Amino acid sequence: MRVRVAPSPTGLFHIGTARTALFNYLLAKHYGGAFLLRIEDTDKERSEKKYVDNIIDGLSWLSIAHDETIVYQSLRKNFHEQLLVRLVEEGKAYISEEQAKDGSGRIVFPVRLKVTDSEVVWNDRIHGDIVTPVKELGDFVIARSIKDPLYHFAVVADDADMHITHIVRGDDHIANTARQILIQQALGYARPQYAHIPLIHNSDGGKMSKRKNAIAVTDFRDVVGIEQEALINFIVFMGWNPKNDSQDEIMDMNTLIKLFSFEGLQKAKAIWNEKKLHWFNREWRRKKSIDNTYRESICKCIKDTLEKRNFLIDEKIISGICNDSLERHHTRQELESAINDGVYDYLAPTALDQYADTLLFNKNTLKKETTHNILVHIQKIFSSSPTLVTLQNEITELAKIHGAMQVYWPLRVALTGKEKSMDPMSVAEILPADIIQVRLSQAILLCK
RNA sequence: GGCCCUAUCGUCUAGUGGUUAGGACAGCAGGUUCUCAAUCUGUUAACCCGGGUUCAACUCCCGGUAGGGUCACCA
Repeated sequence: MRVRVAPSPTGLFHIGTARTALFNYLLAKHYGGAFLLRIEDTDKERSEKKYVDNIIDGLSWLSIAHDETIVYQSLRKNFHEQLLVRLVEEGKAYISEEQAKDGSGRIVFPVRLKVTDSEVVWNDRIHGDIVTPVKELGDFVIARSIKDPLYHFAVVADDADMHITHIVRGDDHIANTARQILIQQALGYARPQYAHIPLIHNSDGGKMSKRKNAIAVTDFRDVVGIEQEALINFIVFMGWNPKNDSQDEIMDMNTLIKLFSFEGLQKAKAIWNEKKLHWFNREWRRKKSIDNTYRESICKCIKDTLEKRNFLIDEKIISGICNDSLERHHTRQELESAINDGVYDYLAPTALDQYADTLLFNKNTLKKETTHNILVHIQKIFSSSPTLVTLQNEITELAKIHGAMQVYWPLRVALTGKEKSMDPMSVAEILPADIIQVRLSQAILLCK
């Protein structure tokens, strides 16, 4: 089996193209074939080098590795011209002389294919037999000139030349297939097996568009902060399923390669579901949290984001935020927003300039006087520079006597000044001892 | 408009003539917890419509309907 993906570099690497690439890659690896990459850059006007780079970047980030060398379609003009000439010589195509359609009135010489069939029938791996009437097509244009082939011609020529056996692409190409088969027959090439997979749509039911969605693969990485494993995992389940219940939905590439097959491919379109993507991402963030390299990258991100807010940087704080984020946030973007919104500001090793005084007692079970005594007690515990274990034991002891709510709530509010935060023991672990003392004193003052 | 493709909970899907129509995400309720988050448990929710075929249709056939795709000297 030899498959390929053939993006054209006219924009950033699209998530839909990535999905098609993934399916092809998985098929090739599952059935033991080759997965090739061909850049369709015949449109000189719209193709740009930076987009080629972006495609390669995205593919490698997703670890969808192509076999053999990349084929650039624009470099194959001579090959295409030879074929075109041959077709004309054989009388299967002809050079027609006509007025340009741009209204300029100039005379052009496009190459047209002679169409004699009335319909084309082929068997699609996913849709079964498809019959396309081909009469109205007429003798359609296959090249702007004998030197300048059009998409349909180049695709057929290159797929055959690259010995592609299975063409797996979006079902927006179903209508194109008939004319490509016609060209194929004229050229005398064998017909590959076709499989047209459904496209991804957004919640409006329309195509994924820049307007409503992030659609560039590299944006998921650079802007949203999605892990490549999560994107793969999410994308693969849109239009495919393992036909295997009681399976964990979290799957890595090797598992996917093992399970992937034509049989699980879907016929109907799939609609993009951001929440599920984010769920996959949180699962993968957790899964990767045991990996040191991954933790370091998160810590780096936390550090950079904190620096922008003139936050005093401390390794303990960074690692504390990292732990909290890995549990809490779905994406790196969520983490960054939290930091920027000041969610973690109470971890700065400075005194809290503002205290929500009512917060200390906002649970109606809390008594002002008891709270005062408890905080004084806690302060005493802290002043003996206890180890974390001792601290935990002493606080637990205190909680047994007075009730957890009467101890943990005031302690947490005293340390953070916030209604919502991470738990007080984690905060106590992160903050410097002298700051803890200052904050406890502040809180005790409010209990008077 | 012509041609083509598609149709199970809000979303991704399982299901191949007889099922209490199953799972996941989201939602809701409750447990746990010092708060939030997390976690656990429970739960709401679907076969597009109409005809056939059949003892029996979500499943097969036909016809609608709806959505999507495509009708370039773009790819």
